Formats: sequence, C-alpha cells, structure tokens
Amino acid sequence: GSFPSLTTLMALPGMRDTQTVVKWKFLEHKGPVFAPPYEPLPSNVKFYYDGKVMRLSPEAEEVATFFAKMLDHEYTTKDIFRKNFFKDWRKEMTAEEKAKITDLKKCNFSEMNEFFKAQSEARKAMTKEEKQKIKEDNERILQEYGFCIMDNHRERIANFRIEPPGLFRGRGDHPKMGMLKRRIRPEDIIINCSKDSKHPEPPPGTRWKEVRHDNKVTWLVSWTENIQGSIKYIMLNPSSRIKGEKDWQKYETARRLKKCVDRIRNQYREDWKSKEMRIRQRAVALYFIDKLALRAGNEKEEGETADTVGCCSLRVEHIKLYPENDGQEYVVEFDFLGKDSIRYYNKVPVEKRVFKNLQLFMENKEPDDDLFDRLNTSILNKHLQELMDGLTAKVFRTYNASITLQQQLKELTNAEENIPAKILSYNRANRAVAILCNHQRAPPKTFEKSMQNLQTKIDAKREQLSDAKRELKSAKADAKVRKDEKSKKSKKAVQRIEEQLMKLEVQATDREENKQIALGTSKLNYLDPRISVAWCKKWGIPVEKIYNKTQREKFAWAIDMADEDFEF
DNA sequence: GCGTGTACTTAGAATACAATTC
DNA sequence: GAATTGTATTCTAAGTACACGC
Repeated sequence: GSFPSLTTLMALPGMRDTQTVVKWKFLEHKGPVFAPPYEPLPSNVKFYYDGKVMRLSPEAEEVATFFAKMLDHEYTTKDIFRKNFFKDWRKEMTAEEKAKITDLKKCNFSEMNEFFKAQSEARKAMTKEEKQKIKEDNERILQEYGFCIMDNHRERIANFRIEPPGLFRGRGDHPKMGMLKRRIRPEDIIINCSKDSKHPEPPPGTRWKEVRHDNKVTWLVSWTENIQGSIKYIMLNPSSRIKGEKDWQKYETARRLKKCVDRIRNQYREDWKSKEMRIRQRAVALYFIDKLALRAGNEKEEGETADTVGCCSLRVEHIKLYPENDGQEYVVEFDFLGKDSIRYYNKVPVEKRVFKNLQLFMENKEPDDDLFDRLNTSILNKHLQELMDGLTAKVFRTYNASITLQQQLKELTNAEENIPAKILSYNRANRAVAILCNHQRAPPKTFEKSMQNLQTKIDAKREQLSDAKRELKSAKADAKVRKDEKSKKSKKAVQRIEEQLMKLEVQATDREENKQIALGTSKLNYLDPRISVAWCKKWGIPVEKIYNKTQREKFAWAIDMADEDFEF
C-alpha cells in the first residue's frame, strides 16, 4: 500500500513538534456530540432525608443521581469522596434544600439506585427490534459526527462524544475524588478547523466559545475541564494518518537509540564517578530509567493529585538499601506508587558505585526529601537531547520494551511447536515486557471461577482422550492383519483430541500467568508492531491471532511495511 | 533557571458486545 | 433462548514533554 510516506508535513526526528510543524492543510468536521440533557426521575422514585420523603429541585436531583448510581461502588464509602461530593452537591441546591440537607449520612438514595438498576435490566431485556433500532441510531451518529476530512482523507475521530457530567473518579488517593464534573455546553467549546472548511454549527440557540484555525495542532475540539482546570481534546483515532505517522516516528527514534545505547551506557557509568553531584544524580537516575524502565517522573502540584512518583521525583522513603540481601550484594528495594497509583515493588542488585552514590544522595535527608535533589525531568531531557537527537526519558521505555520482545521471541519460539504453542510463546514474550513496564491489573473478579471452569474442561477432555485410546486399541486388535478403516478413524480421533487437550492446557497456563498482568498497554504503546508482524510472517501465524480488528487498523502501517526479516 | 500553559501519549477500569454453555 | 463467560471497545484520568514569558 501507499501508507504512509514521509510527507512534507511530517516532522523530522528531533524537530520540535509543538507549535512548529504544520499538521494539516485542510480540516473539516461536524463538531462534538453533547451529552443528552438530564431527564428528571419519575415521581414515584423517592429520595428520603432523615427518613422522610423529600422532593428535590431538578438541579439537585441530577447531582444526587450521580451519587445514587455509584452506591455499590467502593468510592461512595470513602471519606474524601463523600466530603467532596457533598460540598459540590450543596452548591447545586436551592436555599431551602441547603438549609434542610446538612448531613450526607441522612440521605437515602436507595430508591434512585434501584431505579437505575431496573433501568439497566430493562435495557438488557429489550427485544431484538428495539436493540436494532438503538444500534442503527448509534451508527447514524457515528457516520455524521465520528469522521472528519483531513487533507483529502475521511478519518475516524476517537472521542467525538463530550464527556457527560458526573462525579470525578480519580485513581488512588485522589484529593479531588467525588467532586462534581460539570456539564459541558457549546459555550465552553473551542472548535478547530480550516478556514476554507464548512464550520460546524453549534446547537440551535447556542454559540461556540471560539472557532479557530490552527493547523499546528491536531485537535478538532477542546474545552477546559473544571476539576483540575486542564484542557480536554477531541482528536483522531489511532488508525488515522496523523497518529500512525507519529507512532511510526516514535519507534524509529527508539531504533536510533538502539544504535547508540552502548555509548550512552558507557557514558552514564563514567558519570557515576563525576565529582559533580548533579552529574552523578543524573547518571544514577538514567541508569534506573534504562535498567528498570521507570518513567521520567515530572514534578506535580502537591495536594492537587494523588501522591505518585516516577524516577526523577523519587523520594528517600521510596527506596531501601541492603549492602547484602539473600546472598546478593548491593540490593536496592523500590517501593512506591507510580502512574495511576499502581505500586512498583522491586528488589534489584546494582553496581557497587550506584549503591555508594545512593547512600551519598540519602545522607542527612528526611524520608520525604527528594532522592535526586539536583535533578528534574527537564535537566535530564536536556542532557539526553545532547546525547542523541530526539532522545527523551520515555524513549528508553519504548526501546527496552521493543528490544525485550524481540529477544524473548527469539528465545521462546520453538520451530517444532504448533500454532497455539507458538502463540503461548508470543504471549510470554509480551508478558516479559508487561512485567518490565509494571503493567498490572486487578485480578478479574471471576478469575478463580474461570480457572476452575477451564480445569473442568481439561479433565473432561482427558477422560475423552483415554476413551478414544481404548477404542483405538480394540480397533487395532479387531483389525488382525491389515489395517482397516475403523482403526484409521480411531487414530485420527485420538490425534484430534490430543490436540484439543493441548490447546486447553496452553490456554490454562496462559491465563494463570496473566492473572495480574495487563498485556494490552505494552502491545498498544510500547512494542514496535513490525516485530510482531515479522514474527507472524516468519512462523506462518495469521496476524489476526496476535492483533484484533482495531489493533490491525492502528498498525496498518506496520502490517503493510514489515517483512519477515524486519529487525528492530 | 522557573512557573505556567498546551498538546499529546499512555493507562487501567468500566461497559458493550459476542461467543459459549446450559 | 436465557444466562454466563470472555473479548473488544469505550472512557477518561494521568502521565510526558516542551514552549513561552520572565
């Protein structure tokens, strides 16, 4: 195919991308789809305060329903969530409501909660025709609002629906959890499109906040969210040219790092000896980023978000030093909350020089002092930029993830094995990367049960196999001299069942090993898809076994591009 | 350098949908 | 054909990175 080429629009490696490069020449779209307006509850669904029925104003009622819908969620038991919710809810109340409703504990939302549960049951119980109608409506909205024209191509938009109002669900110990996320109106919306396009119309009787024509950015719509005051964007789907080229560029940068990573490693090892503290800190931090695939660790505003860290923002309290541990020398124990408040726990032996440096960095410091007090991401990235054009801290994550997949695939793939076994090897290679990048998930609620079900199936299959073998034996005995049809057939059956059993066993292993590991994130964001495509071609595995439809669309450029001897 | 604002990528959970089982 | 289970998709929060003004 023709996808993609380095167009004149594309940034060259290392070229500053923001505010520098023209991203498109023509952009036309229909604007966002707004959240449906609030529908007041039927009058038989009651809210009780202090045991007595109370009728709420529509504004207060809407916010109450947000809480009522979440009653079964752990969030609603958390003090901070309740406190933030109640404070914001009161802002929406009338003076009378405010005077009366002074204690969240006295609020009874259970009828509301029941109502929404019943509603979702009713939705499930709809007839085929009703479901079909909804599907068609959605399809029409998708066709109208879900696509834009960018430079002669009709491209899929990722999130063309505006986020509906609700209660903010921060991850981890978020100080703002439970706050009211307000409804977004046309007056909040900035539209970005080209001057010579047909501009999207705001809903009747409303206006946009602004219509601008900035072709140095890729977004179509933006608004400012009220919880953190940050900007939200509507952008294109990962299958679009603009995202695909950027993705490709990302992996090309990582491949350039491959060429000079030895030099960089030698450099930072030298820097461990520097007489300048800032250089030693920089060198030890970079070592962690490289060896452990830690994130850069930007500073964050205290009290605005959950307390999480990355490499540069590590504090003394996040590591422990063991001169000797379980027979290993110079062990560092990491224990901190990273992005999304996912815990990072790891015990790693390090070089003596690193260990000594860490001792030095921690000297005379309090637990909540910065480990690298002379370093931040901006200093680190400036240094990296000097080592390689376009190099930043996150490139190491991409590089180490991709190179690990390639190595692991080489190591684990066994030419003799069948396709399911090879796919298990692929998943194991993928898993090695997910572990490196600390991509965890909560074990699925039904995990134990689903393992049990699988085991039951395996047992049944084993039973079936021994039956089939017995059958084969007796068929052979019957056959006397020449092999007859019956024994041939029995043999086939045994083979078929053996294969099925093997497939089930492989599936069980895979699932067990995956209990707390999330493979999707690395597959989607860190692994050069050309490695996987090449592997599929080399071993005759259909690419559909590795990538589902959406993933194949996102990685169309790689599926097009890579042949079986692609090397990352 | 330092604080602030913007644009974009990366992340796990929630939900919708499809496949399978009973 | 209803219920259950597994997978794909959607959602939106939470990161990284860098420009800009001082």
